[in-house]
Amino acid sequence: MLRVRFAPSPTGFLHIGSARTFIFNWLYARGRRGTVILRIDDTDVERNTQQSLDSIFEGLGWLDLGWDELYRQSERLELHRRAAQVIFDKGLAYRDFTPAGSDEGERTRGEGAWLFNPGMRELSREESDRRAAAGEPFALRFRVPRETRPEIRFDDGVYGAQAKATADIEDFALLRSDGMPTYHLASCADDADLRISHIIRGQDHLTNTFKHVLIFEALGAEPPTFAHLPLLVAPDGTKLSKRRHGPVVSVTTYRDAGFLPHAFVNFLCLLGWSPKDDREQMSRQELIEAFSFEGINRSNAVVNFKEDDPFDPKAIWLNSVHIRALQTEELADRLLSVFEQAGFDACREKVLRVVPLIRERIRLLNEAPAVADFFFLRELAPYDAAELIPQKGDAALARRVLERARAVLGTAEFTHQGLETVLRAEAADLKIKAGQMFQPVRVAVCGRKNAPPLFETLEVLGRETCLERIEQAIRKLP
RNA sequence: GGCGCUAUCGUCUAACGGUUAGGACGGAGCCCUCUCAAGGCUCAAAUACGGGUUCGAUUCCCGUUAGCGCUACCA
Repeated sequence: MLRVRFAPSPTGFLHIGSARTFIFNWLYARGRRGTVILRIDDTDVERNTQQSLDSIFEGLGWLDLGWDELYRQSERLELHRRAAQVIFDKGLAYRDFTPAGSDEGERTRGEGAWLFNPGMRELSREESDRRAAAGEPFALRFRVPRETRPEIRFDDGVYGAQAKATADIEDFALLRSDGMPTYHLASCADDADLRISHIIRGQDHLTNTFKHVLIFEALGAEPPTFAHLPLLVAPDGTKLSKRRHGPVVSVTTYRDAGFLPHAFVNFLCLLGWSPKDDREQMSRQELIEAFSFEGINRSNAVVNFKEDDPFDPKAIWLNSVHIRALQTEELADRLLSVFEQAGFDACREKVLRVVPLIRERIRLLNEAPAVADFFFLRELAPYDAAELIPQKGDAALARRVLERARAVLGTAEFTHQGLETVLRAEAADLKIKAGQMFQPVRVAVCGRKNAPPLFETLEVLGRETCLERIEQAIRKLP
């Protein structure tokens, strides 16, 4: 039974690195009929916030992946304390009465003294019990078996065989002096209890894993399979953080900028993992089928953003590819709400007709209002009359072109074919290039030079609007 | 400082001893074309450094350098 978990701690918004970890867990499980568990690691009561929790669910919901089981560590404290008790009863942990936050001067003295607090490790059970009974606060520390075992090993799904000398592993805390479990204990106790079979997480936990193996063993549980992921870093090589890098590390920033969740997931997958066959654009199903630990890299991946350009160019490109691949109906549905937010009077009917004209002209959903405004606005945004003047022409030519267009559009069949035929005929008649004929009309009707192809645009706009705007344009001319 | 991990174009990556070191994004140019896109084609661009092993190293080993991570009663 394959079971994976994603265990964010609610101390900030959902980070894109965390999102990628979740995605890889999800992909691994979905491709192998496994179970995805979401566990909120909220044992650090000082730093947890409801706002952060909301942000995590918001981000996860947007990714559109889902999970099968949900737990909160704060509701499982009894389990953690029982686990601590089990380890203590086996003599594999000891009470450390050193006051929290103290300098622990003695620990810094001598070779390897940082590994543990000598006085406390050797405290007799009787004295330890007596001081505990007297109400003296203590932290519970794991007694790393340096005398009996030279090293701890495990096989990582990504990094291969790993070993670390017990002489280099410190006596880490299991319980804080307030009785709360530490991350190491809570995490392992839960992983064991929830029967997690594969732990897929960031590489920042690679060296912690030796401690975790020790805890699993102390609990009498078989350690799961571990697979560590290379980290996502900023262009300067440092790890992504809100303080240094701002909102670019937050998942909701991408949502708000108009990324498609499937494109965003696709992009994140390509950071630190490769299908190894040059595919870039991949559907969710393709990702599920292609994902395996073998494709995961071991070096950190840079998210290539800049201050003036907050998104990785490849993410934007991938988004445009996904936009173009979307069914017209689905893209229309998504853009409908974008247009509504922009204050446009848009209906699905109209958006459905506009989508084919703008789909390959937007990279982000949010670019649509700026590209398609003239389809929805009653009144065109003000533009410079000089724009109406065609290449190698003057205002007089613009006027002639527009007057001809006005005349001809009054009766022309409003279809691509019909419009093209009459407008080209007029250009020939005026002995000017087609482009010189089309540009004044385009600007008159769209309010700018750069716009979708003319005939389709006129068709969608309709005869009435076109004539009205051409009329206005003629009046603008000197 | 100690321990661990990593190192291919600017960026994401492919090549698991033998390739003109491949693809993509971004950049430059050309083509297509009613503008803008999209699309097609072309170009520039990389094996961190030094030693080995080998007939032959991007690939294996060692060292150097650099980066990252852990070294909390944070997670």
